[in-house]
Amino acid sequence: MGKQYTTLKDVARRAHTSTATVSYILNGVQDRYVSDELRQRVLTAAQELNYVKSALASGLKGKSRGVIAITVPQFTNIFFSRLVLAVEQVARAQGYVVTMCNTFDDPDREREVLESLIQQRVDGIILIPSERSTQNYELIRRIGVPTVIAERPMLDYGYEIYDYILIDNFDLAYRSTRYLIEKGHRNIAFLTWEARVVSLQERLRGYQAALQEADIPYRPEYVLQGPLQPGGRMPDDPPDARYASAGNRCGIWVSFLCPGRSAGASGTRGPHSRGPFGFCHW
Amino acid sequence: MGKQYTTLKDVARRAHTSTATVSYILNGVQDRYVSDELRQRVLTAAQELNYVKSALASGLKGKSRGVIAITVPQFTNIFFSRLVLAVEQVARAQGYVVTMCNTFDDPDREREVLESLIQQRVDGIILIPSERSTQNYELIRRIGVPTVIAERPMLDYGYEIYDYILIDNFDLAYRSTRYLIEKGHRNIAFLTWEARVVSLQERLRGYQAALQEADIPYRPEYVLQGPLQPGGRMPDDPPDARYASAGNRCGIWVSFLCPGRSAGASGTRGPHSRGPFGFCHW
DNA sequence: CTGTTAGCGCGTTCAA
DNA sequence: TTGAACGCGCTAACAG
Repeated sequence: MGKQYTTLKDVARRAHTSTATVSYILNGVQDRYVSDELRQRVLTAAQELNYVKSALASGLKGKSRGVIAITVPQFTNIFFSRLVLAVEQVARAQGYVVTMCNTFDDPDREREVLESLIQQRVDGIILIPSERSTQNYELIRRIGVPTVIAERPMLDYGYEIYDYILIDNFDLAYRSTRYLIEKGHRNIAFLTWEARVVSLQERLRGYQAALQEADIPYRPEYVLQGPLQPGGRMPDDPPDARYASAGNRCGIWVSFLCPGRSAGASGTRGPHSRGPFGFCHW
Repeated sequence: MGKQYTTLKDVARRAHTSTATVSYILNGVQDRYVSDELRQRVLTAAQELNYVKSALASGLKGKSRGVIAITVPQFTNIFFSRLVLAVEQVARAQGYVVTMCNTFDDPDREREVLESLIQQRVDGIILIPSERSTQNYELIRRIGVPTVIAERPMLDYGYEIYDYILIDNFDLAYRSTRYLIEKGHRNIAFLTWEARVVSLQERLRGYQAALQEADIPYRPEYVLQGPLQPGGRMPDDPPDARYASAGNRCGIWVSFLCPGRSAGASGTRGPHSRGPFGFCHW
């Protein structure tokens, strides 16, 4: 329909009082005494007119907008969905709304997104950088929007400049691999995804480090690049070996082979993990 | 950080002109002549000050906010992720930002979400109703925010009141089942999910209708409720039959059994389908 | 102590 | 080209 929104003034008029009083009442301002009768009149009027205060007008006066944005490189990747979900829950508990935007891992797209978010004057941005993005972050820095970089490092900046939340991918892969080695495995596969993703490279390094430390030779054939399908094979597999499907969302699955038996698999441990080695972090 | 945002006034001051002129220039208003020299001065000033116009202030004056909201009942369900992704792409192409909010299929949560969206004065809402939500939509109707109900019907309202985008679940399941029957199958499984979801009930009805029409008795044991795991079994399965994993996101997979062989599976056809029967609409 | 007036913030737009 | 009013909620300051 698009009727006009009811304004404070409308409510004041109907309650035969001033906008100031209405504002005080509706915002429950303390140390401001209003007669019960008037308060009631105002509340009723607001109700009847379906008054909903505009966050726009509030925001103008330097008040927080109550909006946090998060930019995501891959919308339909469940890893990011979960991350966003977690963000949204915390934000909502604090009274914030979350806007999320997909950047498609495309720096140009990302810049567009950031610009529109700044136009919207969001209170803060949680930014999961697209791969190989570079100067986009100059923008947010010049403007000064509070921003946290999450999940992926930014290649061209030192860690001093921005606030980060990252996982130590190297260490996790290292420890995961070590765990398997300590269990007595020596044929350890590394299931991965696109090589250009920095966090995956880190994990590969961790994997290699653990192997080297145990004097297990690094065998490139054991590094399998996704998207992995069910039925994919490891080099020495017995014909009936079978892997869990990682779909197109495999990151690190440090798999171990027991020759002659089916393969098991285990992921890395991380903040989104469900118990040790039970989670695939892709 | 949080330096103040640069305002129109700042730009005007630096360019030694008025805010009006700056506004006109920056918005590229036609039929308004400005000397090239002044225009250049303004553009430069805006650049130097990192001016980004506030959508808030623009919005106050009745201008569109450039924000569309979509409420989603399940954030991490890839079906909805894809839907949101599609919405986001179209919206962005039109210059809109998309805000998405998770309602957790919880009517109370949904109401909170809707209220905050209205506060934010979003231009429009795409609403995927939570299951069993009822009076929440009175709100948006009273207020008059342009709204489209998507993907799920609202139980307590006739279709006349709101604008809908729905899939004909009955027909799709009916046709899918028929297709399998015409291929000569008679043992047709129906893999489904929570029974209270209306669209799944509709699909079950379509499935039953097709069976009945072909004089195939309806066998409740063939209706499998998810979450389905790989290795789940159909009643008459040979021991080596194997199903595709539907994870926790199975809706309708009309599976067919070829006794003595592994089972195949096919989904329903819908707007998000990738070709006939190639898509699982859960 | 209770309620009102008035002006701010910022981009838009009419009138001059 | 520009001054100034406007839209809407907030709030300091003032009046009753």
